[in-house]
Amino acid sequence: MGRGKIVIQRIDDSTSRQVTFSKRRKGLIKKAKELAILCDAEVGLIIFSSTGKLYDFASSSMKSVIDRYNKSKIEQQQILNPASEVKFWQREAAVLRQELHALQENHSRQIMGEQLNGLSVNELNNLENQLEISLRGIRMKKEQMMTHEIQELSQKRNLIHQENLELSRKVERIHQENVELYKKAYTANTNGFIHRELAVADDESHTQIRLQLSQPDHSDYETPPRASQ
Amino acid sequence: MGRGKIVIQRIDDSTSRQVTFSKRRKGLIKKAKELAILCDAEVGLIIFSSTGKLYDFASSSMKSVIDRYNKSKIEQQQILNPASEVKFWQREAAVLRQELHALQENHSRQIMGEQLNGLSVNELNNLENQLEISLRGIRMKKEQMMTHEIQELSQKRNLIHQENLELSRKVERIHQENVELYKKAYTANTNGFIHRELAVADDESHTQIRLQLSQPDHSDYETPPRASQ
DNA sequence: ACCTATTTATAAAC
DNA sequence: TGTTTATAAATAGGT
Repeated sequence: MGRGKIVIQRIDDSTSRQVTFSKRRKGLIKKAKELAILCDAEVGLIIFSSTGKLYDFASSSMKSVIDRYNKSKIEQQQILNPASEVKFWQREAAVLRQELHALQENHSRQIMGEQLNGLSVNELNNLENQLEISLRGIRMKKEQMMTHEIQELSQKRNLIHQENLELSRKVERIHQENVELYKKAYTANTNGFIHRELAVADDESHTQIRLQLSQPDHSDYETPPRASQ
Repeated sequence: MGRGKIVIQRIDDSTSRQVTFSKRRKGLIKKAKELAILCDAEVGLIIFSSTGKLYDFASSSMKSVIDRYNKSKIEQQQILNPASEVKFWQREAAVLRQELHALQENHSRQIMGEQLNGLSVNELNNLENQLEISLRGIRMKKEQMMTHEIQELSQKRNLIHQENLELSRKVERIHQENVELYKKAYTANTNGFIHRELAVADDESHTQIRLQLSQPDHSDYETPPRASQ
């Protein structure tokens, strides 16, 4: 859709590549917006230029989109893993909420009951203090528990991440061995069949290395989700 | 770009909304692909239909895109936000504690003042209710935040764990290739020097596999930490 | 899902 | 980067 037809392949000329990038990026984001509005869809779009600059669009917020994306992906594999951690915590939260509710109800009933009996100002004041202390106690306890929990989860996550890094290194090391073996086998043997097998192995290994490098992700440790979201 | 012009606003008719969604989604993804190829950009696109179904495209992998996005965003705000997640929550807790304290102080002062003026039971009761509502509001807000945090961390942990498993499989696969290579090289060449080298390589690989198998440690995945700890 | 009139995006040129 | 314009591409409405 322009003066001439073009083939879809990397534009070699750096200048016109940048020009095209500007135009098409703008068009793409416009269309993403339109899709979101017209069809009531949640859309997130992330673009990195070849120079590494970030451009993005999200119909709601990128965080929301990414979270929903992850949830979707996890749900897709959750069937294999029904007693998952997420569910555990969901249940845990529900239990805590309920406990809390029960306690609140209890206090409320006490207060209402006492009122009916016509208490003195001092007695009411005492009750109020009691109530406040109770609430404070519960709150503190739960806060401790949850803070502790959050710290533990962070630690665990770091641990697993550590493992991830080590595994990555191993992949690389073994891959290195693979290459070495290839060199040796190739030097010693030229009948061809090993040749082919190795080409495949090497290719695959590269894919893996790329994956691995993108994985060690500190991000959610270093950018805490905002309460405002 | 069609038989008639349309305005960009939610399509009311559900059927034509779905039709348009299909068409435009396809177009959008195509254009995202083209942008990535033509301009050598890294592009990630996530679309949720109004019925909640997920469609996505990523020029590399969605994970890579999201990670890079997060990294970019972190870099953009890291100057403002040098603190870690734990520190964030510590600050948050401190702020809330202070808020709470202020409210309590306020209420207390009010109560003391009013008492001196000789308030009615009803007036005191109102005060008490106000206090309780304040406390509840603060508590709820914080609970939401923390629960959300825990769930998010869990999810992230799950994702990383998933990656870990995949990496493990890859280590095994590459090692398998290694073994195959060894067999082939050994069969094809018996002059001895490769022989020795390979023996070493193979031995090392075994060590790694043993290590690797012990690492994807499910224990903290399958026994989530207890709140009671 | 297919068709086509029409709108929209954009390639090329400045 | 912005504007223009000829042309390719996308798609709205219909079947």
